[in-house]
Amino acid sequence: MAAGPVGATMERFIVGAQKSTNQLKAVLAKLLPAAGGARAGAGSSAGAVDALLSDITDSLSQALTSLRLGALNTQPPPGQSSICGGGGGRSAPRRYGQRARTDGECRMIVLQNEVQDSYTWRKYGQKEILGARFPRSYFKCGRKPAGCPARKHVQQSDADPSKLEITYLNGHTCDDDSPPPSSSSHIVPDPRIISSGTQRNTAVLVPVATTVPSSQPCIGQPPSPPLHSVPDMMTTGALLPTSAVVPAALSSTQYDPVPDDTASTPSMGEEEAELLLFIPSPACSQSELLHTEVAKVEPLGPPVWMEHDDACVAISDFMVVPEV
DNA sequence: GCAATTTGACCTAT
DNA sequence: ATAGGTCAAATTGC
Repeated sequence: MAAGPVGATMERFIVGAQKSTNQLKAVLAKLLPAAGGARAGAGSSAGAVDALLSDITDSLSQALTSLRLGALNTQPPPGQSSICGGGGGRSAPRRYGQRARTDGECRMIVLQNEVQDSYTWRKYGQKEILGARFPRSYFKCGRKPAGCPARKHVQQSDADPSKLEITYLNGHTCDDDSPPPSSSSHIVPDPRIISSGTQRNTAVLVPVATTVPSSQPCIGQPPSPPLHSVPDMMTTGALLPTSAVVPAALSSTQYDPVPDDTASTPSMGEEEAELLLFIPSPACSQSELLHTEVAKVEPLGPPVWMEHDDACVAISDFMVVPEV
């Protein structure tokens, strides 16, 4: 789940800090009711508390995201060795070892997505891309029998390291007789397909908010000016229609954000459009994120539509009530 | 021994 | 010539 034992330890600390912050927030919400909402007055003490808590939770969330995304970058900075170890390589210095395995020593940060996809992926390459801060990883379908032409390229976004840009190439031929099992108990569906071609789909994975492609009309209403930004939300999450993505640390061979490649263009079917997704705000701890399917949510109001990265984003405040 | 990953080398397109 | 994409040897965990 993290880049090595040290990363796992750091992650636990961060998650613990997030939980403590949430608890503090709950306590303060009782003492200072106005602090419990993002609409608190900017100049009030409650507003200041609100802002500080948001900063803390936001920073913790980003730290956690960065820590986990660090596992994706096995390429060490010049002069440094990789946390994940050297791995393979024909003529590389003989520092092989500590490969990423399912025991969580070195894993990619990708998506919690088990809705429609049971594909497995095998990494076959990594390349430094000109002008990009992060290397691009190359994966091919790992299903057996081999021969499935499906591939994907994973690139961590320069602009926002918390995002992964995944390009899908070719459709799966391995699932003709074994459609991916659906998992109704999981909330997170496929990543958004921002652009598409005959053979290439690019999904930009947005961990905090759910985006609807700009080419798609916002459901129910046109985009409205943001009433509040995502980081300012004092709620614990958002309910969103249509597809969304949530980051989670999964084994590179277990995760899979790949949509059904049989459709090169994303379809907004009725079933898909009715999906309500839980996208935790930075105030949410990772443990909450990973178990949202068993948590109860209490909506606090109608969704708010806003634009984000040329996409229409719906934000709806609600409180998460952990299931006992 | 098999499976999975890493990464330098090689191939191809521009 | 250069950059992106893929191959495959090398290595380790299970």
